[in-house]
Amino acid sequence: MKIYNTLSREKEEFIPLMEDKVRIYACGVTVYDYCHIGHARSAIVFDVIRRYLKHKGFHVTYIRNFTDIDDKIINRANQEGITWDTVAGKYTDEYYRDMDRLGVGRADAEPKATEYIQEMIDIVKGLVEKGFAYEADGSVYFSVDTFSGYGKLSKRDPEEMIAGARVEVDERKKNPLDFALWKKSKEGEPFWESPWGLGRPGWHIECSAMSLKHLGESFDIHGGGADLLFPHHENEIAQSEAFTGKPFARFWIHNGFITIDKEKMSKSLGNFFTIREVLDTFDPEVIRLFLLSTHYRSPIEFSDEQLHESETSIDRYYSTIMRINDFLEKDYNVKNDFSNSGKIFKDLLFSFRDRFGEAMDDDFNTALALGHIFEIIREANRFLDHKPSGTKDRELLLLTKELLSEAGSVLNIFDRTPHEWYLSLMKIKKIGLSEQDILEKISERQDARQKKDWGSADAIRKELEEKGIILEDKKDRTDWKIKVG
RNA sequence: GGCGGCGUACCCAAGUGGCAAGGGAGAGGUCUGCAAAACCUUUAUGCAGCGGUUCAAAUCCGCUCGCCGCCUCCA
Repeated sequence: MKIYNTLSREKEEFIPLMEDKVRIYACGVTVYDYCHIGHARSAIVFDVIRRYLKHKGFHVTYIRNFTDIDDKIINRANQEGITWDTVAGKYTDEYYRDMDRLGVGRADAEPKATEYIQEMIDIVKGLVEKGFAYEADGSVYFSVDTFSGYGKLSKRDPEEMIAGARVEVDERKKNPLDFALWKKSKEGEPFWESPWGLGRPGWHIECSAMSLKHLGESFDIHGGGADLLFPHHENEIAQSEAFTGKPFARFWIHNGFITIDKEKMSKSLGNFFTIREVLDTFDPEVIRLFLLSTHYRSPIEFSDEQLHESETSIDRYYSTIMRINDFLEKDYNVKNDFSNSGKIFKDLLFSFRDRFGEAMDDDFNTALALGHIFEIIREANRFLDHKPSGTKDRELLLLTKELLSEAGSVLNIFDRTPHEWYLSLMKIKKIGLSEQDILEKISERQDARQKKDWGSADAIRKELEEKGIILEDKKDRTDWKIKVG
């Protein structure tokens, strides 16, 4: 399998450092506010990467951290007149609420920066002793000049960066690119004791400390949003490799941004939607499908229209499952051969696992994988149109369900029954009726239909349709669905 | 200014040397009491533009145009 490695800017064959074990560290969030849909993308991308590697049989250790001490948290606490750890605690809880709803699994460990203060201090101390860092006025800085590989991830030349005017000038730094490993705490700020006095950790050092602790000096995959590439990940490499003398992460994976009007969604631009806002109008599965229908490295333009299309796609899956279920419920005559259309469908179905795997093996190409999934859905419908019959045909449709659900489990979609899907839509779309109400209307309409009173029957259907409920007449009954798109 | 990415149909989107996936929208049709769903047909001799390399280019190279990102906190 191939993974695009930011370090080489190429797709590389992925071979874990330890036989069948894969160790992944992904940068999580700073818990100072509700998460927006961009955070959801990153979380879902790495969730799928982890699920797929497991699916392939790797033993995966996945670590995702929380930054729970930081300027933004402190500012927020000051604004609201509460303590910094109350802020961090609150938004950690909110983060879990959003992620649970989105079907993002918990990592194997979810360390918080403040639980690793001692480990961070040990690394900083080591870096000072080895001459990679220096103390200045109670703070400790990493000396970029001492680390020859500085810039290898972001492909930047330190000399040229200094020329760029946007690097903040700090008198205490030997080189403007030097970054804080340990920050002296100001009056009223949270602090921990250290060999350099009272202070708190710099931002980058936490990931070095926590990955070292949980995954060791060298591990397989380090990931995060593309905006972390520089300076965060560049600095992590410098600190970690200077400290251990060993290569840090083998593969660097960066997910692309979500855009609004082609511009990056971000807190500072104010053009963001929180996860919970989007969850108000769309089912979590719809959001997952939307985010996975574009390759993880490409930007995704956030739009209502696209979300509606994803909703239609998910509905297409559940409608097809309903059709298959209807077919499987029926009596069948025992016949052991495939029908003609069965033979054609069989070939496509039997090759599905390979094609799905091929797509995912190619740098987690979920968009292509979904293409294969929807091809199966189309062909299954076509097969059903051709009046399948007999045991062999039945088996094909059972296999269809199995394959779709297996592929879905990697993406963590398709895990409900059609009925559950429609009940969820009923809530989200605020249909004013209960299922009981709908069933009563249906039965009322059935009576009218028996009497061939088409006028009344159509009136009931129209009435329901105006409320967002679609009726589907079948041979022996009428099913209801929620209108999508 | 430095570095990087992107531009594929009406819309979204895969495709990195060999017949342009998949979905949505539109139009027409089959099925149906009528619908819905589903299926079928239809929509790029064409991949921002112009050159070049090659038997062969969306794909490789060069230039041009347009959009975006990073270089400061960011998923």
